[in-house]
Parts: sequence; structure tokens; C-alpha cells
Amino acid sequence: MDLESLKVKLQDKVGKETIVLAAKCEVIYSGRAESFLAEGDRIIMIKQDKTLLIHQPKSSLPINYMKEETEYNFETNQGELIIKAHNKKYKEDLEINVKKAYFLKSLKLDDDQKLIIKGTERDMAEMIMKNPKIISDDFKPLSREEHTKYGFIDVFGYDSKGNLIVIETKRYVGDPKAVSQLRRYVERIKYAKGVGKVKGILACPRVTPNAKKMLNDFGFEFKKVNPPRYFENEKKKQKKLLDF
Amino acid sequence: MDLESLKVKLQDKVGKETIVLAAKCEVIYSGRAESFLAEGDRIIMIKQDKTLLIHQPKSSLPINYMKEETEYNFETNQGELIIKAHNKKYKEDLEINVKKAYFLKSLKLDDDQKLIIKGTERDMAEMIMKNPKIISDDFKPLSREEHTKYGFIDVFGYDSKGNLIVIETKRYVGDPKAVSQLRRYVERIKYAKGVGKVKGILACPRVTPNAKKMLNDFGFEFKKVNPPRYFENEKKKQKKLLDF
DNA sequence: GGGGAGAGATGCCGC
DNA sequence: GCGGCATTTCTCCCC
Repeated sequence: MDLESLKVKLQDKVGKETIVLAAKCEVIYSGRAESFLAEGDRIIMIKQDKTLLIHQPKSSLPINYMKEETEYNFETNQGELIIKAHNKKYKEDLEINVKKAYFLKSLKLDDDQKLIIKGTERDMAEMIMKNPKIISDDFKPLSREEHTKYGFIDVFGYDSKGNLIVIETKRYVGDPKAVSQLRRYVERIKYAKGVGKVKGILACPRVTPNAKKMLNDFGFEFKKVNPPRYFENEKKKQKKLLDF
Repeated sequence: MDLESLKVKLQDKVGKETIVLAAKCEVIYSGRAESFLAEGDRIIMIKQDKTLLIHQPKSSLPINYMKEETEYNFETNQGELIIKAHNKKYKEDLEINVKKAYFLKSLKLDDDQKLIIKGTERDMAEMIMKNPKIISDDFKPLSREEHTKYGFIDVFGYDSKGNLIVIETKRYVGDPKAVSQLRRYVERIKYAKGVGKVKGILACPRVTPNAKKMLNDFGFEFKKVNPPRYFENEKKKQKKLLDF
């Protein structure tokens, strides 16, 4: 493909359409860190918000990228197309040296849809609020304090003996980080309420050995809880996903 | 574009070439969580390792995706192309209902290059090992214990008074999580070495207010350290050389 | 815009 | 494979 007409098309379409370019190239990045990627075949995508993604033929993550609102400059020089990308906000620079272009496609995509997602940590906390017996027969939830000034505790409550209880939920594996987090919240509540004893519970499907040991060390509990499955229930009831 | 020939091409190329499909579609996912994405225009990519990415015209991350080694099934039904993706290992399912295809491109990409990256947390720890004066005049590093069973302390050492020192490095902002982590390592060392006092240092460019408060509460220190910049140094050297 | 924490996080390395 | 943790994490939500 002719690099000169490629340059013109890129200049014309950047920020207006979603651009997909397959090319042999090398990539240099400098910003939050610094990186170099030697010559190889990749898919380069420039989205309508001027996000840049460079994908190798394997794995999920882009090998290089730039965030939204990046500025672009295209030059041809000695049989190469040089794409210079600069992001003011994040103080990042990226340069692609295109040695060969295999194809270029460009199209205005029309899509304002948001992903509807269920089974998150928030959903777990809400499930516990609505059905506190999941934790124990005598658990009384008080609040699902999310991003309040006071703290970020998933579920907060007390039991029949009047013990304050802090619950940290994790949708997958409870690891040492999760226990540290729980510990921090328990200590915050102890300090804020001026109480000596506060119960800590880690509610998740399973915990790692180190997390289990830490829970033990700090006198916390593990409660096996799985994230809710709304769509699966819907399916079982023979309803359509679109009804959700 | 004719959906029937689209189906044939997808069947033919999947896993062999990197496929890029621009299409109006809806997406249903069920696996670690559950999600639904209503009709809109997207770029669908199937990589040579059978990774699937679905990109909207904005933002960095794919709106839906499947990991490597996903199995595919393509069907046409009532003017729609249905792409069924199943991953055995992760027990995940995804379905794309393609209403309209704008373009389809496919190409075998040849690329085994690895990203060379500098300025990581590991580089920071190595920099401190080589040049301990960054921390203090009397800091003596002992080890950069990385992924040992014993712990994952970034830099471990002692000072002229014989105090043991644990350093946690962060390449960007030190936040409450980082202080919790440091605390955990300090406590591990106290227990393992049977010592009452161990110094904790958080080495990073800056810390958040809450992190600062926590550092204070636990008697830890903040040491301002920036990640190393190899390439930039090279550039400066080159410039200097050119200047002469 | 910064702080704080989740994510269908992903990827890497060690065991 | 799992565990532990960094990431140019990204994204969201609140202040």
C-alpha cells in the first residue's frame, strides 16, 4: 500500500472514524514508563475518541497504547510512515514507525450502549443487605456504606450480642490484600466508634492459604459466599435475557 | 455484506489469521459474571491464539472479550450471524448476534517480539540496591527478595544503628493499600527475626493524604524516589554528543 | 481533578 | 495448575 495516500487517509479520518491499520512496525513509548518494541506485524486501532491501541497476534492486552484525546502527526520519510502520538494530559509520547502497511480500514461507528453487568462485588453486598442470614442467623445489617467520608466498608452491622461487624466482600478469591483491607476497616471502626472489639468477616467464594492464616492471626472469619447469578436464574425460569 | 459468505470466511480463518470484523451487533456474556450489551457498532477482533476482543468506538478497554483458546461456532439464522464463543478453562460463554457486517479483514500476523520496558517497580528496587544513598547516607541494602516463599519485600536492609529496614517501592502514587502492604511486610520481618523494632519506608514519587496519615500512625517513613529513566538518559547523551 | 477501590481485571513469575 | 503481586493497569464514583 502506498504510504503517501495512507498518510492522507489517516490525517483525514483520525478522530472522526474508527481506524484499523494492519502493519509491520516498531514502537517507541515514553511517558509513565519507557518502552521499545522491535519490528513485527500488528493491528493498530485509533478510536473516535483518539484512543490508540496496538495489538500483537496474541493475548488480550494491547502491547502499546495511548489514552483518549491523544494528538496525532503523520509523516512519511525514506519509505516509512511515522505516526507520532502525544498526550498532553498524561505527558506521554508514542512513535510508530510503519515499515509496511497491509490494509487500512476506517468507519464511523455509532454506539452509545452501556454494558449491563451482574455478579459484581456491589451485587454481593446488596444480596447480603437483603438477605443477612447468608452471613449468620443473628446478623443485622446497618448500612452498605459505599463512597462515604466515613469509610468504604462493604457491609456494616451487628449481631445479637451487640458486637459490631465489618464485612468485606470479594467476588472471587480472598487473598492477603483483601484481609489487609478488612483489617484497615475494622481498625477504622474501632477508632471511630471507640470500641475495643469489632468482628471482621471476609465474605467470598474461597480464600488462599496465606489469607486464611492472616484471618486467623487477626481473629477474623471467612464466610463462604458466591456472587449472585441473575441471568442464570432468568434462564432457568425460561425468560428472555431482553426482559431483564 | 453477505452473512453466509462471512460465516464461511470466519470458519476458514479463525485461529489461523487475525480477524477484524466491523459490525452492528449485540453481545451476551456469562462466566465469571454476566453481562448484556444492546445493539451497536463495534470492532470485533479474533486473534491467532483465539482471543476475542469487542471494542466500542471509545475508551481503551474492550467492552467484552474472551481469553485465549476459546472455541468458536458460527451460525446464520433469520438474517443474523450468531457467533458462539466458549472457553472450557475459564467456563465462560459469549454470544454475538451480528445484525449487519460493515467489513471483514483477515491476515496472518508474524510477530514474536517482546516489549522492552524500563521504569518499573522492579527497576526502582534495583536502582536502590545499586545506589542506597537514595534512601539515606547510612542505608545498607541486604537483599532484593522478590518472589520467595518468605516474603515479597522490595528492598530489605539496615542502617548504621543496626535497625532493620523494609522498603516498599511504588512507581507512581503511594496510597493506603501500599502502606498496608508495607505494614504487612514489617510485621512479617518482626516475627521472622524476632525483633521488636523494624523500620518501614515507602519509596515513591508522592503519597496521598490518607497514606501519609497511615505512615504516621504506624511510625513509617515516606522517601521521595522517582523511577529510573534509562531511555531519556540515552537521549540526553545523544543530544549532548550531537551538540558537540 | 484527585483520592480510593473494584475489575468478567490481565500478565508475570515462582513453586 | 495456584499464589502473590505489579500494571504505561483502566474505570467508576465520590468529594
